[in-house]
Amino acid sequence: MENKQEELLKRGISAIYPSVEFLESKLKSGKKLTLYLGIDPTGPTLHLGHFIPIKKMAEFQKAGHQIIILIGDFTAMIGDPTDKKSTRQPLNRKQILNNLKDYKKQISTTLSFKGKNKAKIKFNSKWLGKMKFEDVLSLASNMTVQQMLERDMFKKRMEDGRPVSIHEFLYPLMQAYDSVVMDVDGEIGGNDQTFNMLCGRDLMKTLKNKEKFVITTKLLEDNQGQKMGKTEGNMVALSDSPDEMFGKIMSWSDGLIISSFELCTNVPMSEINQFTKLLEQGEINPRDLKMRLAKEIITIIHNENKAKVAEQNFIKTFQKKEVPDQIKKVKAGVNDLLIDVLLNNKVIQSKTEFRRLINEGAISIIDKEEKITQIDELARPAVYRIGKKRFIQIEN
RNA sequence: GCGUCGGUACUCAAGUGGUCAACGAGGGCAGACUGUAAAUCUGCUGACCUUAGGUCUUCGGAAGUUCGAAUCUUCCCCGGCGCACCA
Repeated sequence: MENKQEELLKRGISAIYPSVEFLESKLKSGKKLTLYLGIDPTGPTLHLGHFIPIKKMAEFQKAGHQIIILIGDFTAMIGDPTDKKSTRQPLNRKQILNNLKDYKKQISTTLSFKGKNKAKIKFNSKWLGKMKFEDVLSLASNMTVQQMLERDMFKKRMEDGRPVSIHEFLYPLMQAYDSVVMDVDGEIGGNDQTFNMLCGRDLMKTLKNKEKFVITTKLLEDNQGQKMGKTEGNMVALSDSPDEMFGKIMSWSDGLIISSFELCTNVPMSEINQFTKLLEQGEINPRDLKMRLAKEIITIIHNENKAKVAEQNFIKTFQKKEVPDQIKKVKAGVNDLLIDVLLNNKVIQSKTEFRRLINEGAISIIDKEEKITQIDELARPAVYRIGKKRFIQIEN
C-alpha cells in the first residue's frame, strides 16, 4: 500500500504544486479527489505524449479518485501557444469535432469509462462558449499582463519581433477558468503545461479560495534531455496498429529506453533500475530491452496477444528480412504501369518520387531479388518493397 | 494615422534585375554502415516529360515596367518596430 502511494507520487512525475506534502495530506484524508486532464483536440490522433498523463490519471482512478478528461474543444479554436514560435492557425469547429471523434476510443484502453468509478468526459465549450464579453472582462481582470509575460515563449517572441496576439494571452486564462468551473481538486498534465496549470491554481485561489494541486508529468526525452516531439516522426500514436508501434519504438534512440520504461509501462521501478545498470555495464543488448519496451507499451494500449504478434512480425520482417504477414494488397490490370499503380494507391506521392526511388535502387521485387530500374515498368503480380518500410503486393 | 522594416518552398532562413526551382540548416526520403536502431557518411527533396537535357507552376495578392522579375514601380492585404492619437 505504502509502495503504491510512492509510485503514484513519484513515478514519471516532474513536479507537484504546491508541494508533495500537500498532496500527500490530501490523499491521506481518504477523501475522493476530483482531478482532470485537459486535452486540446488539435489533431485527430493522440500520441504517446498524451498517454503519459493519461496513464497517471489511470493510477489515480484505480486509487478511487474521480477522473475528468476535459476536451478543450473551445480552447482548441485558439490554440495553445506553448512551444509555438508563431501564432497558430485557428481551427474551425468542424475540424475540431472531427479531431475529437475517436479520442474516447483511444483513451479507453487506458482509462475506464465503465463501472462504478468511471471517468467523465467534459467539453469546455459548454461554459467558455456561453460567456459574454463582460464575463470575459471580469475574468481577465484577475490576471496581469506581467504575469503573462513571465512566460518564456511570449517573452521570446516579443524579443524576436514576432507577433503575440491578445487571444493567445487569453489562452492560459481560459484554461484556468476550466479548473474553476469544474471545481476540481487537482490537475495533471505534461510539464510543458506547467504555466497554464498554475494559472488555474492562482485563479482557483482568487475566486474560490481553494488550493488546487497540480501534478506535472515528465516528458519523454532521451538521456541527453532531448525532447521527443511528434515532429520527429517516430512518435507513437495511440491509434497506431501494433505493428506500427513496434516498428516505431524499435527505431527510437537507445537513450530513450529507460525514461520510456518509467513513463509508459508498468514495469516495476526496481526492475527498471536494474536495466539501467545492465545497460551501463554493457551486459544487455539495448535492442532486446527495446523489444521488451515495445511489448510492454503495446500490451497496455492494445493487449498482450497483439503485442506478441507484433513482435513476431517485427522479427520476421526486419531481423530475418522477410515480408510481414499483413501488407497492402492492390489489384492491377495486366497493362498497368507500376508507377501508376503506386501513385493511385498513394504509396508514392508523385511520379518524380518514383523516378528518384528508382535511381536510388529503392524499389525491388522481393522473391526475385530484382531491382526495378525502368520507369515504364509494368505492374507485375508480385510483392514489391519500396525502401525499408514500404511493402505492396500487386495482384492481377 | 504617419514613418520605417519585413512577408521566400514542410519549418527556419539566404537571395535583392538574368548564372534561381531559388545558398544554408532542420525535417523527410533513399543508399552505406549497424543491433531494428541512434550517431556517422553519401545522394535526393515543386511538378511533368523521350533525364548530364526540356517544359510548366512557385518567392503575401493584383496590376505594371522590362527581351527577361523572388529581385524594380503602383495599389491592396498581413505583421514587427518607432512616433502620434488617447476622445
